[in-house]
Amino acid sequence: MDMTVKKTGATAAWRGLANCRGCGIRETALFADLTEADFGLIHLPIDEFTVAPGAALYHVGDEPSALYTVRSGLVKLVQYLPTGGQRIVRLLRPGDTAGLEAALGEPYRHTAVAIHPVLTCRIPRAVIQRLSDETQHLHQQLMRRWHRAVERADAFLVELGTGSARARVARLILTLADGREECDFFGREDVGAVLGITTETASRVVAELKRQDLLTELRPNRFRCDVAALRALAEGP
Amino acid sequence: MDMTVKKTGATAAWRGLANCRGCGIRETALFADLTEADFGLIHLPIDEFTVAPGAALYHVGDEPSALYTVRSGLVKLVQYLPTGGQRIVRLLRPGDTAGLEAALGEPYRHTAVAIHPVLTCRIPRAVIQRLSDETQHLHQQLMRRWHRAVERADAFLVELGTGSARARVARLILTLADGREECDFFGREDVGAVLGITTETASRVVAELKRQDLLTELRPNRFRCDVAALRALAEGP
DNA sequence: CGTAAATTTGACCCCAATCAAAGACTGTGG
DNA sequence: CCACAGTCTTTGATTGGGGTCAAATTTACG
Repeated sequence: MDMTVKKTGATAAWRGLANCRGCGIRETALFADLTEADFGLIHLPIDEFTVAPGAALYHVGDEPSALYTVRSGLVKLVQYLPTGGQRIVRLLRPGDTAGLEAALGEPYRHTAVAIHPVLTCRIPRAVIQRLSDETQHLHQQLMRRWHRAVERADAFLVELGTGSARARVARLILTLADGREECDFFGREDVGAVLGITTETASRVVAELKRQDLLTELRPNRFRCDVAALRALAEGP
Repeated sequence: MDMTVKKTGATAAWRGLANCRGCGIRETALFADLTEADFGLIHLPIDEFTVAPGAALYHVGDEPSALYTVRSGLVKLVQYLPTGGQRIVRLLRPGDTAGLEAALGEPYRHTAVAIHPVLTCRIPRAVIQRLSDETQHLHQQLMRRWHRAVERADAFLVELGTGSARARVARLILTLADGREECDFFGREDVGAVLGITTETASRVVAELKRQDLLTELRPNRFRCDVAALRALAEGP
């Protein structure tokens, strides 16, 4: 159980300046209901990045200079245990925000690492503060983000921290699939860190689900899943 | 494992109208940095209640008509599992706020139940909204509350959801003691629901700690605790 | 093609869940 | 004041799930 942030191709690539007005996920994004006038208040550049799996958006304790909206991919928020281990406390998906605490000037409480390839917008703290002072819209949005963060945190505790290992894995997959039949999965070590079980147990359970045809591996870590059967597992033991 | 909200003397007693200006915990409370002018904006009454152990401040799904600041005592936020069981997702202490989601008009996500006798102020949603429109101060405070809620949630996951039963109990006690030597404890069933272990295991561990003199029961559920020894337990197995 | 990393599987054992029952405590009514 | 019922805590006996240590196998990558 080492798992400092991986080194393998751990790169972040600048992709250009974001055009918020025309952003494809505007409805779900932080700047959702800004008015045209509000956009005039953004003077600092908002950079658009791609982040490779294993690379970090920011580290715990970093200078909280910006927050990040996830536009595509999957991000894990990691906290380190006194014992040296790590625990994943949340998974962020498109539309979610990483590093909200930066808007309050608080130090980052987690390390944010890409699990899947991630496309993200980096919004400097100064932009948030300027907008916060000038427009109510952003207040609302920020508050909603916090609300969602708490809901996610509670769901982690209740859904992923309760029941047998099999049930937890089933619930995790259902969460990732989000109703769809196919879903992208990730490394067993991360699965364990999310569910509070060991890497070996995570592997055992996933392997067994594959054998029972509840999961079909289309390509490495891309699964087609038997939603109905998994839902049954998710409740019982 | 029944545990609907208890009936035993489950009463909430009205205690009077709160005088926010002179509130003893103003510095830590939601209305911390309101100006004298801001107070003029409060037109609805803010009621002060005492809530007996086992009684609820509000229930999941209730009309979100108000939020509550905890002035003294201990409150648990409960979520119910599909299996009928329950899980405590957070413990609120003096200075904390219950039902923050009401400020957003969202339905309550938990049931809030007093564990120790609680003194609380009920702040109607309308008051929050009026103040939110008029003053920046409250925005700041609300945001801080959300931030704190997320931190607590994460701490629950990392500190109380990891390690052996002994370690979890030790960490819970240290959290409750908050540096002091003495602390109030509570029922084993709740201890189990906080830590994700069974009532029996909770009891066994607590009983053993008492035998080993790491805990001394001054009176029912009031402990004097060996902080150093507990800290050692909290890390090890 | 060869080395390193990740996944899978095996064997063993221990912690905590489970089922069950015996004390301790609280409040009630006789 | 005491007896009794109900609840909570404690303890016991048993079992199974998952942790741990270790090795085999597959996958990824230079």
